[in-house]
Amino acid sequence: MPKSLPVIELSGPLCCPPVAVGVISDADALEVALRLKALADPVRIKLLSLVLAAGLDGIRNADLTRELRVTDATVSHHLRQLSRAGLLTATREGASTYYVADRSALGALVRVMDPHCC
Amino acid sequence: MPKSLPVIELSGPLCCPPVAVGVISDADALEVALRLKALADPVRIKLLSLVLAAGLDGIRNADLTRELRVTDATVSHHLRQLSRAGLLTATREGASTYYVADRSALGALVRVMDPHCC
DNA sequence: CCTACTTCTTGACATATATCGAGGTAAGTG
DNA sequence: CACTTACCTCGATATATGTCAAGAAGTAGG
Repeated sequence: MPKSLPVIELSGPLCCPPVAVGVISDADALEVALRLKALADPVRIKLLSLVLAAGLDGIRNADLTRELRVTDATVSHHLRQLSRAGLLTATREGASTYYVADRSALGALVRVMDPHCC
Repeated sequence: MPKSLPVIELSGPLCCPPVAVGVISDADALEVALRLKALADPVRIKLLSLVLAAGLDGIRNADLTRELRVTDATVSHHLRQLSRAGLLTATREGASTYYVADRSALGALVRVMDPHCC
């Protein structure tokens, strides 16, 4: 893979025409791909599902670690991927960090990929 | 990454409850993640977009290669990923292979990830 | 048969990444 | 202050993957 992917700010909202409407630009393809990559891991899918289920109260690293067969360091790593993609928001409260899912960010990504959008 | 992902048949239809409805099972998380992985690459997003735009007539490797800055071998590699995930169907006609997007497969994947599904 | 075209395969290579253990920092508790 | 809990960071390691060059294999047209 001699061609390395550029680092791009993803925490902002995704906004580009759906793939089914016309041929996507290279820049938009990259933005979409990076966000999908943040989601394309079984542990992260499970994490997102757990965070979604926790609702607006949020959920902590330790609680998530208890549900999975990985260490807290690994959970922290995955939570950072999801946060950097704008799919989660993290708010520190005392010793704990509470993670809440950003449904609108996930919704925007889903809409771009929807083949029946129009 | 000591824990390697198992190889799973993905060409069949994806069918599992949306992530927003409840906590997803480990097996379903794996299925979803593998399909997202097949999509999580800028070249593949662009390819899917081009194949979608080509409609039911399909489009050939050579035509796709002309639109991208990669070799035909790389395009072939990516087309196989997409096909193995059930997102494309390939039909050989003489010397050429025509690729057509499977909108229902893409739609099923999108529905599972939709945070506003219900 | 010879040539051209299309696709796919293989092997090599560099990069990316998922995971863990160890340890550090900060907050809360007795 | 000591102890615990929660989270993160760092370094190491094994695996995964995107890319290309080279070439094989199939098809078509003289």
